[in-house]
Amino acid sequence: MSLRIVIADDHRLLLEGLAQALGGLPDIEIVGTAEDGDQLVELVAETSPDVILVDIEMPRTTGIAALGRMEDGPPAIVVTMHADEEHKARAQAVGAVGFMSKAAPLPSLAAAIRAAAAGESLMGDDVESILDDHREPVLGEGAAALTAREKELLAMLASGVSSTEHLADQLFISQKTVKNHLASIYDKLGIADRAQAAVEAIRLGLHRSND
Amino acid sequence: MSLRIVIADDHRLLLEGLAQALGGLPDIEIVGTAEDGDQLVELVAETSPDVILVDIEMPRTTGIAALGRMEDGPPAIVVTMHADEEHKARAQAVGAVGFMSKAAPLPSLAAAIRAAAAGESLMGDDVESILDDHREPVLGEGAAALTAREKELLAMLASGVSSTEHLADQLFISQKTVKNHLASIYDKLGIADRAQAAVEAIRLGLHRSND
DNA sequence: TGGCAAATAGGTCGCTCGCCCCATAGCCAG
DNA sequence: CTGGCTATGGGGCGAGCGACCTATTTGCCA
Repeated sequence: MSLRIVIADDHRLLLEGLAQALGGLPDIEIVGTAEDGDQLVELVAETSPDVILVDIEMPRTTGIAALGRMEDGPPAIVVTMHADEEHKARAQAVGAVGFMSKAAPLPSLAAAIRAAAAGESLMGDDVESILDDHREPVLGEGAAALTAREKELLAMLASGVSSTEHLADQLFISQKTVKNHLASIYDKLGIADRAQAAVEAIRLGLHRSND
Repeated sequence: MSLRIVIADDHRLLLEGLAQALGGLPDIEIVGTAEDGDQLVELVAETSPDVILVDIEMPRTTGIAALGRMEDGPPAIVVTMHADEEHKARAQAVGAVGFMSKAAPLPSLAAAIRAAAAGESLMGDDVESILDDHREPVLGEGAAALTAREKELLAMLASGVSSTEHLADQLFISQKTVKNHLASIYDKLGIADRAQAAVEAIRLGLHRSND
């Protein structure tokens, strides 16, 4: 279902922060993290992720060296502080499909992951347009089938509005329509009640300012 | 209720990753982020946070310079790649109460935030013991009053087990006892049903392997 | 233009849920 | 050793909820 990712970086605050932030996205799952190149090679062999994120500077084996050892491994995105042409060329030489500065915004990294998983290369000139094509999270399975109104309802559930009456009032529709939408949501997500719907809503990222 | 934090770092991946990860903790709330020292000074003036996290290297105004401009601002923790004595001394000189490497693990940063909010200094030698005193998240208000069994029930709700029958089966108690515990939870958290309880459970961090 | 999906709304039925009453056993502090 | 708190259980009541069926209007797409 969701994209299986491993991240390697020796700065644990970045490593754990990214893991948390990316793992929170509905279509991304962190299957492991590494703090040096050796751990990364081992982890990739164990977990066969869909995409790997790797820092260049790491103790013992660098990210570049680790990628060099995994010639036909999963697509790799190099994430580094040193976003210059020289480092980019070195990343490209060892087969990285993406190259991203640590100064980039998080949604761009998420888009890069989706693009890499889809087999696109981010080494060309039109990186921005490729990223733009992958900005939206790919909601899997039944979630994709949710209508806008249903997502709106889920978002309200996720924010703690649970009674039919309050939902109806805040959406300016009758209580019956609320129940109809809920029934449709239960069906599409394969769940049975509002409590499970709230859990799913949060898991799918149907929070504030949804679409 | 929860600790109000601002973070300043020009590496947006770290900035947004940390914001996400720390904001996900039940007792920490991110009220703003800045990408340089000037933004930080402005943001602190606007939001009066409880603790600020600041990087040293930032464009225009560095973290050190920004701290120098906020002599009696909130307690600040300097978070940097350069975890050496020289930088630590400079941080201390401008009034930082904490100094942490970007290679530190996330729970230590969270502990440092709690310690800083409690007025402790992390510049001495016994940093580890002070951090250990603040490892546990401070669950506010009614959440603290929850019993172990009630938290267990909430954790199950958060994982999508919502019916009285399933809850009773998995906890090896009667359905009546499940209802009694739920009623107690509703009372303590000021909520009314399982959907709201699930939302609260997730917000309070009552996920896997709870206590 | 004809059909399909979505959003709106109504009704009925039966089960569950939340709320009130209660009781017993264990445990710890005063 | 008595009072308070927790965990466990029971009964009953009424309201809310989820399941199933039907219907109208709108808008889009073939």
